[in-house]
Amino acid sequence: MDRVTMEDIAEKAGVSINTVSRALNDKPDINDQTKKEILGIADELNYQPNRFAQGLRSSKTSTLGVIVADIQNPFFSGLLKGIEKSAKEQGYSIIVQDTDENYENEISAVRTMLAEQIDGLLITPVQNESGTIEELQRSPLPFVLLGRYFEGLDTHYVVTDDVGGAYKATEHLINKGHRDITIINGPPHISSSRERLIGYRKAMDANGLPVKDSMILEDAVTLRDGYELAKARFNSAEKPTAIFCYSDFVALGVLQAAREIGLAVPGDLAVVGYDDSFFAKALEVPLTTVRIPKNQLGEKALETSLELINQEDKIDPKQVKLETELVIRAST
Amino acid sequence: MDRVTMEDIAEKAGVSINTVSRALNDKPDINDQTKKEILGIADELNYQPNRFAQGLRSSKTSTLGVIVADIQNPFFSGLLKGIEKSAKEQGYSIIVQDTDENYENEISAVRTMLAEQIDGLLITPVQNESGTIEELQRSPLPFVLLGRYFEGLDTHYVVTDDVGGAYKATEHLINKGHRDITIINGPPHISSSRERLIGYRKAMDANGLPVKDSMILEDAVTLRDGYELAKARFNSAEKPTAIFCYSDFVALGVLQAAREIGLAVPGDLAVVGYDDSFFAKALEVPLTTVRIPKNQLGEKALETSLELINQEDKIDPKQVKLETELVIRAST
DNA sequence: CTGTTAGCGCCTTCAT
DNA sequence: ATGAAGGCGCTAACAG
Repeated sequence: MDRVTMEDIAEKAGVSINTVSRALNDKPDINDQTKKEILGIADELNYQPNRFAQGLRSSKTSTLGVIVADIQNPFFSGLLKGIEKSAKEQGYSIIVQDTDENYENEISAVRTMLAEQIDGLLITPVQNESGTIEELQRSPLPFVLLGRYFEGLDTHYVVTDDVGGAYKATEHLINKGHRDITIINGPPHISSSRERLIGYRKAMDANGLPVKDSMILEDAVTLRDGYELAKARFNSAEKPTAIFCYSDFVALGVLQAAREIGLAVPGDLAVVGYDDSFFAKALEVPLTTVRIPKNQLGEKALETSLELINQEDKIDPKQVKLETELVIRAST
Repeated sequence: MDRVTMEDIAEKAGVSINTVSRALNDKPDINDQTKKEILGIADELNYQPNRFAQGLRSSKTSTLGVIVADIQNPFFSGLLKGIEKSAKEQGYSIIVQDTDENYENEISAVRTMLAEQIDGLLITPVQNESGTIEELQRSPLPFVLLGRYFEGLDTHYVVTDDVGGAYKATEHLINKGHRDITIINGPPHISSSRERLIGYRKAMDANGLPVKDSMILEDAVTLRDGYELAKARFNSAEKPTAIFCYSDFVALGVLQAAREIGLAVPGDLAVVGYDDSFFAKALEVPLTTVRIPKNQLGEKALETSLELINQEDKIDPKQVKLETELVIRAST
C-alpha cells in the first residue's frame, strides 16, 4: 500500500514524469488533452503530492508556525481559531506551540520553529525579554507579533487599540458619574497593560480627574489576583466606586470579592472587564466589557504574514491596530 | 544566508558527508575524536537538519496531526494543551485543524492530514457520520479518537468515563434529597451525551426513582440552549428541584434562567454542571460540577498514538477510559 | 508540446 | 574507521 507517486501516473499515462508535473501544477506547455488524461489518472489513483519532496526542492512548505502564550486562555484560542480558519482557506497548515508565558519555553519554541522550515511565524511573545524576537529579526523567517509588541523593536505586528479600549471604558465610567475609578491592570511588562494604563490616564486627565497611585493596581492575571487586589483595595481608606479590570477573568474575581463584602453591583460598585469572554454576558450581573475582535486579529495576522512571505524584498513594517468595542451591560 | 548543510560541515572538517552523518546520528563506526570535532563544528555553524530531506528518506516526520471540534471550547483547548506539552517532550510537532463540529470540514481536515504525511493523528470526531473514521481505518495512518468514540467501530480511543461521571453527579443530587432531577443533555449523536444519559438513568434506577420523558431534555450545546431549555422546563407543570447539565456552559444558561424566574440556587433549585471550567468556582453560586482530566486526556492520547507509531504490526485496539471527579460546591 | 537531466539534503548500502 | 554512490519524489532547467 505504497503512496502513489508521479512516476506511477506517468507510467499509466504513457508519458514522462514531468509532463505529469506540468499537468498537476498547471504549467504551460502542455496539450489540453494529455493534461486532462493525466489529471484523471491522478484523481483515480488518489494521488497526493509528497510534501517532503516538494519542500526539499522549493524550500517552501505551505506551513506556518503559531506560538501562543496559553492555548487555554480564551483570548489566545480565539486568535488561534481565526488563524486556523484563514490558513486553511489559503492552503496553509499550522504548527502550534504553547509557551505557558514562560520565556525559556519561548526560546525553545522559536528554535523548533526555525528548524521546522515553516514559511512564516505568528507569535504572541512572552514579554519579559525580547531576545527571541531579536533572534527572529536576524533570521530570514518572516514573522508577525500577535496582540503584543515591543516598543523598541521595529517589527511587524497586529494588535488591538488598547489605549482606545481603555479610554472608552474609563470614559464610560466617568460619564456614569464615577470619579474614584481604580484600575486593576495586568503586569506592566506586557504591552497591552502599559497601553491600557495610558488610555485610562488619558480619559481621567481629559475629564480633570486626579489619578492617585493608590488607584492603580497591577500584575493581575488570574481570577484570584482580581479577587485579592479588590479585597485589599476595599479594605483601604478610600473605596473606589468603580473598577476597570484587565480582563473578564480579573473582573470575575472582583465581583466575587464585592459579593463577599456585601457591595452591590452596580449600585455600590461599577465593574468593567476586558475581552468580552463568552461568560461575560451570562453572569448574575452581566458584565460591561471591552470586546476584542479575536478572530479578526488572527485573520489579519495571517494575512499580513502571507504578504510578507510573498513579498520578495524586505518591506516596511506592517503595523496593524484593530479597533475594540465597548459592550455596555448591567455591571455599570 | 543559506542554511547550513551536512556538506558544509564535511568541508570544514575535511571529512566526507557521511562521516558527518554518522557523527550527527550517533552511529557506530566512527572515531571518537573526529566525532567530537564534527559535533563541535555543527554546533558552531548552528546546523539544523533539513526535515524535508530527512522526511523524504525516512518517510517519518516527527509531526502529529490533531483535529479538534472547536479550539475555542475550553474542553478542547485543554486537550490541546496536554497534547502539545507531551508532544514537545517527545520531540514531536503538532499540526492543528478545527472542524467547527462540521462534518464537511472534518472530511477535508482528514484529507489534508493524510496529505501532510504526519506520523499519527489524534481526532475528536464530529459524530454525525463515521465515514471519515472508516476512511482512516482503511488508511495506514495510526489514529486515536479523543474524548468521543463510535460504538460500532473498533478503533483506538481515549475517553473519560461519562457513564460514571453522570452517575456520580446524579447520585449526589439524590443523596441531597432530590427526586425530580431533570437532565439537560447534549446532542444524542455525541457519544458522551449518550453515555451520560445512561449514567443518569442508572443512578435513578438504583435509587428507585422514576425517569419520565419530560425529565430528559437534549441537544443543549451553548449557554443559550441551557437557558431556553431551562425556561421551557420551568414553565411546564412539573418543576424539577434539580438539574444536571451537559456542560458548565449549559449550567450557566440554566442559572441565568433560574435568576430571571426568581428561583434561588441551591434553595429552590440545585444545579450540577460538567467539565469544571475555570469559571465554575467563581460564579455567584460556585458550581458543583464533574471535573474532566482534560490535560491528562490529551497526554494519554498522545502516548497512545506514539505507541501505535512505534509498534510495527497492528495491535489490539487500545481503549482508555479516564476517571472523572465530582467537585461539590455551593450550587447543590 | 514533450522528454531528459540534474539536483534539493539526507541516509543507507557497499566498498575500501 | 571512512568514503563513494545511489536514490527518496519532485521541479526547473535545457533539449528536442
